[in-house]
Amino acid sequence: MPELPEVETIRRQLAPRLTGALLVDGWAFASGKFTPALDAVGARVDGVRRRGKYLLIDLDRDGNAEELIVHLGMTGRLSITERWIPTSAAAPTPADRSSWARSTDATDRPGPHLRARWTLDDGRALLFDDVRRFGRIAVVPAGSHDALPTLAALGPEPFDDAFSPEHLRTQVNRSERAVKTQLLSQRIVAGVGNIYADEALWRAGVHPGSRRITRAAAQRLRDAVRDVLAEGIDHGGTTLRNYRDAEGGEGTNQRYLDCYGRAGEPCSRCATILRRSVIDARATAHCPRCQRRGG
DNA sequence: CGATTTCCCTGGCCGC
DNA sequence: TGCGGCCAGGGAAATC
Repeated sequence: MPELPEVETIRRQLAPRLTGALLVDGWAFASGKFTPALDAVGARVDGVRRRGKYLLIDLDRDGNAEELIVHLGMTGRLSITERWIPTSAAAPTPADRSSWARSTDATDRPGPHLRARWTLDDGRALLFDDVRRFGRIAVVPAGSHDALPTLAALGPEPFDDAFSPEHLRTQVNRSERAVKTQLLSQRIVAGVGNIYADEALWRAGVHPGSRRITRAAAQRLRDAVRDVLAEGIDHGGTTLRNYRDAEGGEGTNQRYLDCYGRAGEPCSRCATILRRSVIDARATAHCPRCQRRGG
């Protein structure tokens, strides 16, 4: 479940290794969510950026600026092989797998859920693996995000000045939706998913189901969102089940979670048992003592 | 047009 | 051991 800290970790790993590379070949799993990967072939990588949970790979195609956009969904992973052993020009075949299995370098062996591959001009390859196929790939003219409505309507980056307490308060209060739902909507602030939403609300002492927040609560919540995301980045992301960084490594932020996934356990601040609920079809944990409505 | 609901996906885990 | 049921859940399409 890559959220902003996980995507940012991957971005930092990919940027130096990908920038300047020419995408000379591609392969994609036969699904409209992944076949756009082929549209990137023939372009050169100018840089790797991030917006919210979206990875934006800047491309240059004969002077025209394009973007290769990758959303990792729930289980998406990106990695770079040190070398690619093409035994087939198209889909990975059993012969390919056999070849990878003989390799002594684990990075040369994609998993069984490869969804896209870009071969680089120096023989390496960028691989996109996604067990559950919630991920998505698109190639568009630079800045043209009409085909990705959530990206097109994305709120400010959490560390941008535009993500102010007043912005958060007025946006939350103009809707009747629960504050947690709105944090997850990507429209008020970009990049927050279920893990960091629960963590931020717990830290700020805001009930996840609140429909209205005060100025004081908005100030605390704005700061908490920034803090939990910054700490998540510092810890290389949260690995609970599937998340791995671009080098196959696990993050360590799961060691520092106070709220997410801890329903039934005592609150680390007041020892009250954290409560489980479902908000907008998302599993939610909160402390009934620290997080009061209207807080 | 904004809000709400449905659908997409598979692996791990649990109980019988 | 085998298997049905359930859970994880972000984003886009469909529907209200």
